[in-house]
Amino acid sequence: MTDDDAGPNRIPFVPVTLSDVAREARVGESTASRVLRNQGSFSERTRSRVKAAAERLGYVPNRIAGTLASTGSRLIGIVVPSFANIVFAEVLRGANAVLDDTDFQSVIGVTDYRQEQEERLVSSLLAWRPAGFILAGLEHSPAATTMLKASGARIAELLDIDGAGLDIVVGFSNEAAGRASARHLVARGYRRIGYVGHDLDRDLRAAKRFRGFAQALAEAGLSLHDREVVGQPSSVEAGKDGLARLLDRRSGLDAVYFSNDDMALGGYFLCLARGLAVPRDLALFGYNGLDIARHTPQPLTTLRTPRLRIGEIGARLLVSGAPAQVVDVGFELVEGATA
Amino acid sequence: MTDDDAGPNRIPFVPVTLSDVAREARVGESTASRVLRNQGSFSERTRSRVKAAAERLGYVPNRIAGTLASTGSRLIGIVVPSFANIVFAEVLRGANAVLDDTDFQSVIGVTDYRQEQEERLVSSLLAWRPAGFILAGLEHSPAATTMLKASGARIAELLDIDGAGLDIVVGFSNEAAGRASARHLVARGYRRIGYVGHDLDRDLRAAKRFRGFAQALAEAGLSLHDREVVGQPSSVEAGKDGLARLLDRRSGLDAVYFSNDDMALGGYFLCLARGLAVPRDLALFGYNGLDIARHTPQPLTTLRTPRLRIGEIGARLLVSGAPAQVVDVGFELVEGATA
DNA sequence: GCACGCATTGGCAGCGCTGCCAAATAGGTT
DNA sequence: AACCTATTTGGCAGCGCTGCCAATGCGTGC
Repeated sequence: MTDDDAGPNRIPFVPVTLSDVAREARVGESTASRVLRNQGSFSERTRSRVKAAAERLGYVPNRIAGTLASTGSRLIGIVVPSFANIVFAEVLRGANAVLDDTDFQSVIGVTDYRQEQEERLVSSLLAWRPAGFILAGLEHSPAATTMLKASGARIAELLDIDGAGLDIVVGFSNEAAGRASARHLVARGYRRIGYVGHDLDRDLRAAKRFRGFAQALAEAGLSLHDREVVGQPSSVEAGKDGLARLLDRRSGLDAVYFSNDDMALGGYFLCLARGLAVPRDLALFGYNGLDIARHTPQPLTTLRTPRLRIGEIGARLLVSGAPAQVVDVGFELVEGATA
Repeated sequence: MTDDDAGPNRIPFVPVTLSDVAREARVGESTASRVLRNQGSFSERTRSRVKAAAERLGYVPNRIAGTLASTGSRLIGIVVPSFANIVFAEVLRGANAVLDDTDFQSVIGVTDYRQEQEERLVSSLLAWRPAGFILAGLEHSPAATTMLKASGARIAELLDIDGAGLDIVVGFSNEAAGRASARHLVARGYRRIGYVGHDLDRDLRAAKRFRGFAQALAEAGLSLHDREVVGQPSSVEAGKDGLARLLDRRSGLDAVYFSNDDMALGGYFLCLARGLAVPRDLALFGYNGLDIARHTPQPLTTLRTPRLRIGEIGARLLVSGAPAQVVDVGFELVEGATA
């Protein structure tokens, strides 16, 4: 009388196999297979019989078996640092849009910005024998690099081109992005420039931007007035607190460069709360064109990167068997009202 | 002399199989298999030899073959409307955190809030014979429902409990969330209340919140003063524009309920830009505890839901083989400074 | 010394599908 | 009618692994 012990009531699952379909359609297995994959030749009469039989039985092809039997898989392993960061969300969206139009499927893993986690993910995704990998950035652990190279899978590394790639690389120069930001501030006449950043050990691309930024300042004969780096992931709160500490410590700042728009937004809110006029009292410069930052009372001055396109291009090159290459998609400086 | 015609130079990929490992370790295949899965019994001597052989050869078990040979797969199909929405990103993060500690792997699909896309995804994920599915909400197309039921997979539907679930349901009542929001505004003395919402045909949970909101107003003897529903996905811009239209059309509003925090933030920025004092001139109420909205000069009054926990609980129940059940995780009204 | 139980091991038949090849059929041609 | 080619079809061996079962070895108790 007890039937509530393990899961809901459900009809015992009886899988329908290709041979069931073949029998139902009164054809051989391989014929049924050819029809269902629409490959090779078969008569119209056969086609309709097999299709009808498959329909009638509710046949769902088993990709596991299919992949095992054929040589290459139709899986793409995707490894990103985070879902929450809009950058990766959009890259994923772009990649997915492309993969949706093919018969590739993506298997996704999230590293939380930890390289050892990336390594774990690569090795466990490898167990599915993916045809390709999509990764963020160019920096991977030696073990991960070795595994990737040995896997025979194609690899697309996205969002950064400052360094050596393994195969396909799609992105832009983070160092150049940092330099462009510094040059903008300098051209606008700012001289006492600070930096508020996050966790540069983890976010290596942010570190590259900072390097480029500092370098361009030096080229202009300036140096960073002060910096405040919080040891946590980027967030609005971290930006707010970081700027607060910077302002409390150092006077005379006329502009601040933030490691990204989340941080910059926090800074902007702090200015609003403290009654500082932006950009007269303090100019703010962000990075990455966060949607929200375009609609604040004063749109944020920032640098926008074509994240969606990066995902699209990466995925397309990967599945189309294009040769190894580096694609620089560039970036765009957005002149808002804050710098 | 041409070797740059198809992808990077790479050693021809020679996969290492279990039988290679077995031969190298001078044991039988099944013994090697038992050691590598740490299952069944074997001597310490055998263990170390097999491990060493696997290590030496760089063996990566083939999950495709393993899954085919054993009965059940270790895959979980996850289908969410969007990556960009922080809600789903956090649910995913929670689910992934749990799955990472098991040997389940997730295969993710994104519907873009389109039910027909959900159906396509369910059917193509089914080809991987997943052990479980994680879905957003309770509303699915009839075909998708049929497929899911017939698949034999466990199913977790997240983020909503207003309706009938298929198996495991983890979330909260969106209608109750709407009611709680209305009661708060009424208790605070607001009487001329408006609504600014997005694409309710697509976002069915937002529609449920609106229903609950309107219902609670009615119970208090009030009715909605006016509403503005934009026919697009939620965004800061949509909230800003929506509120602008509402204000330009209707005077005397004292509070506005937004379909979520993105929208509300847009509304807040509009008030800042127009010099409206919040909440004196206009009170604002959001939904979903967007991180950013806690750090605006005035924190947004909103309703927070435990998204991470929802993902965690859903995944945990799914993989632990728990019986079908509904888990109400509730929500929390966050009294900010805007209502 | 022999039977018994337990731990350990290897052989082998599939899992459901695809790829290869040979067989069967169809459609002309002389 | 015999012959040839092109199309269509079915049989069957794997893909790499797991699950089952039988075989082996070893320590115990009588």
